[in-house]
Amino acid sequence: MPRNLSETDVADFREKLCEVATALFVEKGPEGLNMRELAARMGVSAMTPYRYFKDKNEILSAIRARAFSRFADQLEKALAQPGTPPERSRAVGLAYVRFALEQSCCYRLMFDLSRPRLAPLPELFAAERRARATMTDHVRLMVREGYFHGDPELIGSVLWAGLHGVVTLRLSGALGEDGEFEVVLAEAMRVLSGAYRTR
Amino acid sequence: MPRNLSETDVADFREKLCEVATALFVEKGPEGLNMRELAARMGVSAMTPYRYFKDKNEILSAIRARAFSRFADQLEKALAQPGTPPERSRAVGLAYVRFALEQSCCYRLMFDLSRPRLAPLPELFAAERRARATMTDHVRLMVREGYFHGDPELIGSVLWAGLHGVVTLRLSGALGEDGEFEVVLAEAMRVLSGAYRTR
DNA sequence: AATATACCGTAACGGTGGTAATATGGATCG
DNA sequence: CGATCCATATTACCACCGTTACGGTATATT
Repeated sequence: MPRNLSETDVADFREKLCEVATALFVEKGPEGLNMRELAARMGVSAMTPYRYFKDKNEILSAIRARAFSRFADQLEKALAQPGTPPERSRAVGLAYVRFALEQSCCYRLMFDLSRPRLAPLPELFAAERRARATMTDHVRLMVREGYFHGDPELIGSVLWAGLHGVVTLRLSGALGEDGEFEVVLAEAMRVLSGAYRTR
Repeated sequence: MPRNLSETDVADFREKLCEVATALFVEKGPEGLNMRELAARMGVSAMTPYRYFKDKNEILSAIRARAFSRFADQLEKALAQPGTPPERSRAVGLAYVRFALEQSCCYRLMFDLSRPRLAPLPELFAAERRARATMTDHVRLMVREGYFHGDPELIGSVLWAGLHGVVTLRLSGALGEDGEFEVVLAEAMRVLSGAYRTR
């Protein structure tokens, strides 16, 4: 009998490949991420990745899931820091924006509109749910502590859409770089959070 | 001397090619838009389009500009209809959402995050400016007539970002299809317009 | 009619993601 | 210990992509 890949072998390879793929993606953009260079950086032949992933699409979905996961990490970390609920809630919003701008490649990957029909990977599904849950957690805190009133789920979605809208307009170049982004962002956050604040 | 292409010849060909390219793009998506089939549908050889466009990127920018232009048309048409300023303003918002959903391919094209570095075509620049101007025109009306208060430019940008955020979350699959989109959209519009309404 | 040249088509190149056939090498058994 | 086997890895190859190179064609001027 030949050597069989153990579960952990497969998982390790997948994990390592996702790291390399993400690095390549960040370094050279969507067009620069190709199977040959990815395989070369992994130190294997061009076809080996196909033993661990169905196709390139599945790899894209996998690194998308990782991006969602790291995104959720950042938001949770911001929420976990000490301070009053409004301070912590604000920290989550700032973490959102910082991630979107500093790791814009990954943010683009997460919310890309014209992706070639992504593979319905369970890990991607889970990562999206987790990121979304984190988006409502700080709202839940604000409501529980009496700073906000309303349905946390709905409020979270509205705040999310607001941040996402401003950020994506910026990333697609629709909002100029001469401070317009900052002004619109601050105003949007002021209006949205003000709408749910208890008086 | 050989026959020289007149200005109108070039413009006509470009226009016709943009129509065909848009149709092909809508029909088969970003991956389905390739130079060979585009040329075939134009009834010319694969290389002829390169006489009128630098490369595929420039074609993409051109049809993007056309999409922005049609988008602006829809918004202006909505604003031009009879009714009270709030009704007309609301009509613009509805037209925005309808365009984004019904012509989602074109909306994706317009605001795609991971585009391969678009060509800085002047017509694209102009079309973007026009679409953006339309986004603030109805706000200007509302402010002038006393329904809104504040800076029309800023308010327009915030409203735009809000709509854009909800719509793109929907298009990227982040907002479920079981009515969640409609609820979040209605809530976002309620909050945003409410924030600027005079009491 | 001869010529020059803007225009268009054909052929081909390098590169892509992906399939099929082949080679490799460690685990198992005689 | 050596023969065998089969999961794994590699090589060769394919169809397609955007694009370059270049030769053919047709037309306006001489």
